[in-house]
Amino acid sequence: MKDKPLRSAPTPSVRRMPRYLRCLHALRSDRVEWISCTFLAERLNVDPTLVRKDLALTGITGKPKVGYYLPDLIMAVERFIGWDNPEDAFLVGAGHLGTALLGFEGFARHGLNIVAGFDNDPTKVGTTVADKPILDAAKLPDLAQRMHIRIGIITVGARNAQAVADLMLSGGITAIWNFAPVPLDLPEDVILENEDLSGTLAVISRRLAASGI
Amino acid sequence: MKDKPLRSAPTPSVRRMPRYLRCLHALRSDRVEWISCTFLAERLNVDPTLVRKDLALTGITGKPKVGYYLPDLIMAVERFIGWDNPEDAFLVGAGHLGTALLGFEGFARHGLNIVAGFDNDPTKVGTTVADKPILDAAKLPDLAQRMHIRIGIITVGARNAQAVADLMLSGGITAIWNFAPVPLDLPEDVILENEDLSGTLAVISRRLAASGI
DNA sequence: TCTATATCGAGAATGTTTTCTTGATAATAA
DNA sequence: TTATTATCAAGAAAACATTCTCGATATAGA
Repeated sequence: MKDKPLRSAPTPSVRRMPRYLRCLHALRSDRVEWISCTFLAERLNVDPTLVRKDLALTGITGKPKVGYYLPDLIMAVERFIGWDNPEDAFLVGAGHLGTALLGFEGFARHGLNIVAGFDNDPTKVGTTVADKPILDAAKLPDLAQRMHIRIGIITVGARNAQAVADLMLSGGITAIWNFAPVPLDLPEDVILENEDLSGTLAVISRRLAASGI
Repeated sequence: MKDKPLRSAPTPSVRRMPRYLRCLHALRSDRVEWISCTFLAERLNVDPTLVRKDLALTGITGKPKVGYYLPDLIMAVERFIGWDNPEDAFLVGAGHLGTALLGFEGFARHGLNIVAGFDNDPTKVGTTVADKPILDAAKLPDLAQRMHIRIGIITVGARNAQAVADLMLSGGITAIWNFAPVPLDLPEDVILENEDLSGTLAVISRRLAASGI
């Protein structure tokens, strides 16, 4: 907690953090000062000890009978995730999905600042989406390098995803959030997260098939 | 495997199935007949024994030195997921995200057939998106009941998500795929999967924060 | 001040998922 | 025919994640 502030943590726990955070922000708006695991767990409909274990990962420590001091807790969670100082990102693929992400204001509260979109389509280049410029994809590597962009978001079709990923790599991008339904072939040291919709769909379908008929 | 063709399986395994399937379909286009776990694992960059265990869940059995017979394997996986016969679905929220999903042709190959979109906005109602009609949200319960729709997809903002979910429930929908960033309060027996973008984002941010600097 | 109680923290126990290991089998080639 | 090898199958082991249990502590109320 002191000398290893960012050591490995269970991925499921990390994934749960934003849910806690959302709830905590809502509570802050209500001027709540102290918050217990029990209460949080009840509100999110999960197990209290799970919440406690997760929060413990952030290094914060609470008081018996009272709980955690909300401002500290929020800061601890945000720091744990890495949302304490926002990070700029580029997005490639100004289709509907890309537009949806460019316009999603929630990202600002999630440490992510999409500064520009890119596309090949000449009719899109030069326009703006949600006040963000759509630029020619060919300019990405140079710009990414000069602006020290580390995060790239891929919202193009399956066919072009790998090419876009390569473009991003050549611009020095080190983390890729891939919405295209293809496995990308990247160097080991690149951080890659696939947003795999069909995976979720499979879970639903199977549950339906199993329970239903 | 015989008398329990649809018994519980590890969720992570289920999530991986579509990736296998995508690869298998690509191989079928290449007229491949037999496929080994080793090959599949290499192509997807995962552990061979993991692939074997996952495929074993579908109930199929392969031949040493040869592998699995591709057509049988594809059928087995599709059956396992529940994609062997397609399921109709309703989508509510014809914004950018909703439009993207309505237009995503991949769903057809994933056992999902979105038959209509719904929205409150009068300027949207009556139009079509990707050949699918956008209808008044108020008509959803009645239509869902008459068409025996079981899957509902929520792509509205956080503010309206719970109301939409309630609307779906009143129409007899039993499985909800929620893209809104709020926890929904639903009866136990409703199948709910949240597509939690901020969860993935948190994983990326943390890895960046941990590895970088 | 003293007691009762809600809550935290830490470690044990359970359950789940992944990886490892070994043995069996079928195709290929000598 | 026989040896070799690539591959599957199944069970054991390990890693990982979640849930349970219990003792400690701070607050509120008697």
